[in-house]
Amino acid sequence: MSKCEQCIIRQFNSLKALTKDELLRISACKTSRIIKKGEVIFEEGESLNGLFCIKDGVCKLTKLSANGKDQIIKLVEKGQILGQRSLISDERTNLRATALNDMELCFIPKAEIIDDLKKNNNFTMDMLKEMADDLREADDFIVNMAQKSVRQRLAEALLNINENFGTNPDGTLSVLLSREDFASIVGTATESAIRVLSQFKKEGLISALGKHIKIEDLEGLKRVE
Amino acid sequence: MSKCEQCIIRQFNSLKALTKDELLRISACKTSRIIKKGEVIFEEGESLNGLFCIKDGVCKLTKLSANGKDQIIKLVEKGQILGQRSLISDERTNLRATALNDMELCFIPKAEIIDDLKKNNNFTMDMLKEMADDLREADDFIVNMAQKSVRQRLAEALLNINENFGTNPDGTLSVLLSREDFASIVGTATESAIRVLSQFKKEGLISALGKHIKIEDLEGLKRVE
DNA sequence: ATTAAAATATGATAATTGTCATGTTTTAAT
DNA sequence: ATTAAAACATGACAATTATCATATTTTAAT
Repeated sequence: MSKCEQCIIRQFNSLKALTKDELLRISACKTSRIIKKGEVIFEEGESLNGLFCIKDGVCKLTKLSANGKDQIIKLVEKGQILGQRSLISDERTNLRATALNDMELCFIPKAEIIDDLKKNNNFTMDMLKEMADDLREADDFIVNMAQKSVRQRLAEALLNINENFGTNPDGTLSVLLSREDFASIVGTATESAIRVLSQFKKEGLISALGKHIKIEDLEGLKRVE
Repeated sequence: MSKCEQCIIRQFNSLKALTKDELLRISACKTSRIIKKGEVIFEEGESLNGLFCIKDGVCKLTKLSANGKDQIIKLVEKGQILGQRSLISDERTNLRATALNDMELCFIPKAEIIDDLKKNNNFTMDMLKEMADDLREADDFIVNMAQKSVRQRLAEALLNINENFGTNPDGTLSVLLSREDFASIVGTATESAIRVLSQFKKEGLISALGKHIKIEDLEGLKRVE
């Protein structure tokens, strides 16, 4: 199995703060997992017993609401870590993680990470910083949800996906989402999401061939009211 | 000026993880501030240069949305800390803090706290835990905003305030909020918040004399659809 | 105590969004 | 290649929520 020390992925998350020795220990106890598109990585309410480091692929973090609909809280991609919150709070997960495409994950057992958190303050501080960033993002998300129309929220969702996950060579968004997923990001009915996307298409803001969506007028999308 | 070491407030937040020596140092450099009801403690986008520890009173954390309306993200009370997120990210604040009643605050300069974070891992871990909890709360908030009706959100807001901030001897909620504040918590128009509260009153779920609101039927409020 | 300003209340109406029905297209399994 | 299932699309209508207008009550300043 490959060594964490040589893994480029590590540079993009808190694990970069670990020392060589710590990385060697983690390499020795980590396990690797392949997850197929659509598969659930962990369920809401599950005990994780460790962290996942995403080596490849993208997944969605969702929470089931009382009315039975899933809400997408966040999309997480290659280089990022899953399960920090439950690890730190020592609680079951509050979200479900589902693969949006085929994924490769490394699993690091809880005991090792906790040990590092206690001994390596740089690591703890780095994780604290990441969590502080997540919290700011969550604040922004709350305001968007509370104060903007479905049309505005969907425009923002497209812009965010474009900004954070980039595009394929043909200009289409690299993350493929169903209309239901879009609805689940902006918190609306699937039909409403479909209607707004169709409208964006008519207005020339985007083009769409099935799930392959391309932003045609970035500035126009930003101006959506 | 009173000593942090003897301050009971400290028991309720991360500062409890500090050592006696650290507390003495903080006592020596902290300043105290009295804030009147309605006054702004800090603005969105301000540089804080430290932490506030709330000795008494309650404040709201709001974020201005693009449409010009304020969204209340969180209510924070006696015993809690303000400014952790911007301290840790070393960024300007993303929220404005406004006193909801007369408050007493202690201000601890950034340099002291950063020093403690670097040296005392228990303190860092404790702060990390608090932030992880905040993040879970934010996730729940997002789902509520995205998936529930104004009526449901307002019912939940009342239940949360009742649970987290308690009641006066006469049974009224101890935190006094204007109808506009309620609207700003659930993300709706002030008129809508007023209408729903009037409806709750008619249905006997609450009674209200101006801002003094009393939950009359807790179970009923929980059942609101 | 008086008075202006702010907060609360309610009606009327418009705009947004959800739900249900139904048809078409795409996808995936055999 | 065929076919069943899932995803996408759109119309019709209902429900929810926002906006505007206006009145009343409460609050705070003089």
